Amino acid sequence: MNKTIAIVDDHNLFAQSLKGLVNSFQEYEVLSVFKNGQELIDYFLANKKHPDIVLLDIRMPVLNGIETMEWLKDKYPSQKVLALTMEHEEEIIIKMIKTGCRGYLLKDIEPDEFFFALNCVSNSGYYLNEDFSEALKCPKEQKTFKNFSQREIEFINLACSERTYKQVADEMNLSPKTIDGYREALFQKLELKSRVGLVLFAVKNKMVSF
Amino acid sequence: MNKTIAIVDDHNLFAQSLKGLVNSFQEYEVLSVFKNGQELIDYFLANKKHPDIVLLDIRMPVLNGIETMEWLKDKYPSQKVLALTMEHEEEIIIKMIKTGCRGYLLKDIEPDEFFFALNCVSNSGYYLNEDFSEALKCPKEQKTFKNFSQREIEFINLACSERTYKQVADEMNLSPKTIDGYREALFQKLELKSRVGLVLFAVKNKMVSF
DNA sequence: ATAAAAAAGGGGAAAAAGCCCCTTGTAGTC
DNA sequence: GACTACAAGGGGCTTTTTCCCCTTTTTTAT
Repeated sequence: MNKTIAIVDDHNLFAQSLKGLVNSFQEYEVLSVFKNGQELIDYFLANKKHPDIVLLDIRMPVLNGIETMEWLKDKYPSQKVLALTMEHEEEIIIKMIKTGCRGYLLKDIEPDEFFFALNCVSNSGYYLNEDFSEALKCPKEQKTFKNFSQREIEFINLACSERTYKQVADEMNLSPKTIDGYREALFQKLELKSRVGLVLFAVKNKMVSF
Repeated sequence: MNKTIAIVDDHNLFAQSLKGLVNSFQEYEVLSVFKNGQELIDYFLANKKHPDIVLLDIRMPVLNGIETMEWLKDKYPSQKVLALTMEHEEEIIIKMIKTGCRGYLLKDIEPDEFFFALNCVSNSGYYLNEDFSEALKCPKEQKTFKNFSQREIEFINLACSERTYKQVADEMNLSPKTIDGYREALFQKLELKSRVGLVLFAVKNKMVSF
């Protein structure tokens, strides 16, 4: 079965030549070519079949690459996306990678390298070339631990399970109403809207183990 | 011209079998096998011809992987190095990558994946597999060992957010009742008791990104 | 010692989640 | 044509969660 690719790029000449290039290579097939991010979104909403890989130009009118990427990440987090750029734009590229795209390509890439990148993304999930290593050199992992009390941490851990609050209360030897108090306090402190939000927070901050 | 590889590993059995594997594959050739980092350094100092790729075991006596890596980076910054580990050791792996190695491999890797990694490093310079995405906080590959339909996957992703089912239904252009159907089906299939359970399942199975 | 703040408990109501059993339409298969 | 699988939608109900505003008790800091 062929892998399919969507191209999002407002430079029609480039997009079309890329399409020709891809279609001359039997393993891949261009599913669609879009002029901007909005067109891609419309397509995703209207069609069930989505491309294996999206080639996404970063600089575009209407809906730029980052915005499009954010939408895709929200709605289809597993969608594989390769960013396309004209030149090195380090900060944007880092942002794209952090938003979840699987690599980026310069538009003057050699065909060989281009197909190699497709294979990388398709197989291992990521294609990161040397320039990106620069981005890796800046460590910015910092745990912004809000100061939770011991009791709160216990509560969070128990809330990250298939327990009702009543059961959590029992385990902590507290009244359900007290648990409700913990919940409210945490929701406010962390700007949460629901218990799912609390679980996601705990996961993101590695407060729970799996 | 063949690409050459040096293997640095104190587990002789593994190093020798790797050597056999590599030499059976015509494109690559094993230049040397070393028992520890010091031996590699001695070789580099004594010989002009250096391998294209160094496979470097992280846990070693005398001079471990990180120390060896630091030396290589200092003296031969362009040397391509792939780290080898027995298990996932996230922090060390990140450190290796930051020190400049081009990726890492688990020792129980499949031969296909192994050669793919060699090609990645040889061509684009980097091979980064799924586990490394942890460090980048990028979305993970979906492991669909349970066969979920496309629609179910969408539902799961949307359910892993602070959305009510009503909002999920809106996003998917479905009636809340249909969503209720998805929920029930999944709960039964996965033996879940609550939405939190579903979120935890998705997290454990890396179906959602953070 | 005393004031402040954190922890614990509560009433009552609305919203959301969860449950069981049911119908319709569509697509594929035999 | 009959059979199966499945996606979509629904009625009616219970339980759980969420919210807002409140009191009492215990700790902590000045």
